[in-house]
Amino acid sequence: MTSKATPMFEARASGRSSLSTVLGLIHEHRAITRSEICSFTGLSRSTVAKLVTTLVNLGFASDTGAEQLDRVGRPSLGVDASKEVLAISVHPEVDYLEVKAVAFDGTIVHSEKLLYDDPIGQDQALEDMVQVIDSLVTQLETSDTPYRILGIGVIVPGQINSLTGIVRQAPNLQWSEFPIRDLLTERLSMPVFVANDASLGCKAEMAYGAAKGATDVVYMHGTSGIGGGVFMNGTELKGFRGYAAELGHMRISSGKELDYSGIQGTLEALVRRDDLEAVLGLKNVSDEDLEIALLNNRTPESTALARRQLEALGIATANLANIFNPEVFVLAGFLRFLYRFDQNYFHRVIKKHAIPASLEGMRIFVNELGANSMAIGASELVFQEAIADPTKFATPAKRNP
Amino acid sequence: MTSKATPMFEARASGRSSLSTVLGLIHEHRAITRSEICSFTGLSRSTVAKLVTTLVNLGFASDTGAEQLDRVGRPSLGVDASKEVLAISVHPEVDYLEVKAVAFDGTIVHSEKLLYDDPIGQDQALEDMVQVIDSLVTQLETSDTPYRILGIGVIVPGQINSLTGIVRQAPNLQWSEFPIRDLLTERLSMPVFVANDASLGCKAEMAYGAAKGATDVVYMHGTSGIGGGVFMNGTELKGFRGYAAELGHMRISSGKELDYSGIQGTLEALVRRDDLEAVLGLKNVSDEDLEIALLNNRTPESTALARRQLEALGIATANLANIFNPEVFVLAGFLRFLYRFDQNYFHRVIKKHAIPASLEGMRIFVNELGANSMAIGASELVFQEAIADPTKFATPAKRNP
DNA sequence: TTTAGTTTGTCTAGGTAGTCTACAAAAAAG
DNA sequence: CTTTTTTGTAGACTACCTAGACAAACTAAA
Repeated sequence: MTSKATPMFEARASGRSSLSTVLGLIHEHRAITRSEICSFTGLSRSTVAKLVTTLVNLGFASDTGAEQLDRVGRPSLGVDASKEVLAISVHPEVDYLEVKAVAFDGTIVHSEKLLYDDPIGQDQALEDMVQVIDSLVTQLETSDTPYRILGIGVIVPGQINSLTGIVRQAPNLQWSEFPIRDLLTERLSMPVFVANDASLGCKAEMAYGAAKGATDVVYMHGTSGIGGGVFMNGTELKGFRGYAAELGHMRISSGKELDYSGIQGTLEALVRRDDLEAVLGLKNVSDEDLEIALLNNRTPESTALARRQLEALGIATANLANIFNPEVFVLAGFLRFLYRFDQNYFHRVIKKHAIPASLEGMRIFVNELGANSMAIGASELVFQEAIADPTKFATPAKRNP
Repeated sequence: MTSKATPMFEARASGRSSLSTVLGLIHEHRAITRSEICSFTGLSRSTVAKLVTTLVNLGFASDTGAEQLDRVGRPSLGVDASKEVLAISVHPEVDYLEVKAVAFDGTIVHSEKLLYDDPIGQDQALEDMVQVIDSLVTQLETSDTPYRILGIGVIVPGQINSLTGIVRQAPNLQWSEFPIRDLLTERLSMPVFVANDASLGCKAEMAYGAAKGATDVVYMHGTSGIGGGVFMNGTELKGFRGYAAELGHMRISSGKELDYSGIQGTLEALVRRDDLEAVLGLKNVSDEDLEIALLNNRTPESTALARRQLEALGIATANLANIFNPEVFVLAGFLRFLYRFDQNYFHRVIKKHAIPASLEGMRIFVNELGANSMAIGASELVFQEAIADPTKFATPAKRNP
């Protein structure tokens, strides 16, 4: 314990710098006035002026003229989030690869989807990702708008070690021990960030969707399995290695049903999209079609099944309410319309199994953001990094002066 | 959204000031050298010198001479945490009221226990607390050592709203909707902080016990019920209203056993201290006696029961491992010797019910801190507040000059 | 014993990031 | 056209920290 070690933590300017705070506000609001920044941050007008000009110089924001009328006093100058600063989101799934480009002001600049007939392995997936991103990058960089790509956000439907960026296990994709972050960083020579799909969905819903403004959120996402994302006090629950929030594997029953990991009586074993499809005589239909079928063609069998699933989901939700005491609970994927099938019943189950105090003030929502939710979450992954240290992501030399 | 609102967050000096950081280090290490502070914080020697002298002037630390020899170079000056700065911990339970005084360097300066024959109500408990603390305060303030009491930390075995300081429900004590923080603050005219017992036990174990150095910790404490404390990424899991970490009420079985809240198949309903006492033919014995009896007088019945309880505890632990991916899992109270009864079996159950990734690197410990653990946690509650803003807790006018 | 090397304390100058004050500018209201 | 309100801007100032020079206190080797 002698001298000259690397400091355990940054003592000075610990937490965020003011530059970060202001850039974060601009990003969150997309458009904001200088005086609003003053009141939000408590910074003085002089400081805000200085910070905004440096952010404009760094290319993250643009100064707009004085807007908003009908109020006494000199109108405040506006600041807009840049439309030219981009993050690229990549979403590999069993039967497709989706790539989008999201601007710093939240607009989706580009979107493409590569469909697969047969599942491809992780090596082929890497090749495809590299190729699609590479061509997208050149396309964007040679366009009329002087786009600036800050990095890549990868949406992975599986467990990710947040420190190493290695995909530990992605059952759908049949990936395992796949060091995707480092491989992509090397091939693309660009900052790459990787996160779990449900965690990104939660992040997006908190930033711009159903859980906007909430700090304590539990999010559950039903696709084939059930993924979870949890944010407590505004920060993501990652755990020691980053595998936290595996909510689907919670055991809630003594039953012998197995989930895909071979564990008995878990939420994932009891609440299954396949079973819902089967009881309706469907197979491999889209969420939209399944929702319509479930909600409109109610049979005794489908009702019984949906109720059984809702009971399991309700018990899990009650457990999570006791464990996390969240402000908002978000249901996404097929859980969204399972909930809508009979939300009163769902609420009754929760009430039966949770401590009253845990439920006080807790609100349950379905996800609001649609198809772009995860892409927005992935872009946040990149943008938050830039916001944390704006000077590090300064504009490179302008091309074609 | 017009101007002059109170700022959403402090933009400047966001996070901790360096003064806090250094004071935190001194408190954590009890004794530390200036050069160690430099290497831990990354601050320059000049800055550390200034900060330490202000902390000494504020009365939180004392300068000691150069110590430690047998190393090359000029020996660094030592700094000791004050032995005169105190926090008082108060622990009301069914049959006793325990009050301790903990110094800033961790030593227990005073300890007393008031025993009750019959459970007293919340109003009488308040009176007793006020009286005991008042006389302790005058006793300490008239002693030879110039003690300085920073505040009171109350250990409550029940649910607490962390914002309002109201005890929502404390089933053992039969308290409910008891605004203990404000009542005590008013009567004692001193800062009062209130927290759940298990949360404080966890805090203490993380600071100085089994979970020292870990940032992601799940703690379970078995008394009559089962309480929980969770810290993720170094900060406490509080949830929206502060009721989070009610781990005992997690439903893990379809059985019909009821816990004391009338909920079926929960951990608390399946793992009961009463049942362990009963199977050994005991009643109302101390933890020490129960531990000896359980571990040394193994009968087929007690083994079967302990195994059943260990299975339930293991399933709950597996769930919590999947949910939190903790680094350290701490078992306290009677769970400590339930675990010791057959820890191999416990590990097997966990392995069966958790995802392998969640368990990687996870360590399971029993609590290390003994009878003083919660008092230390309660003192941390007070001290952390002082550490966050040392100037606010400056020495008042010295008495008897 | 002397000398060199190492590590720390202290002092001074300087930088950075913010504040505070004064004043000008731009709007609404009279 | 003046007053009131609110904002932008510029300059002086402050708190907090760093960097570098130098002295002090130790070990180790000559």
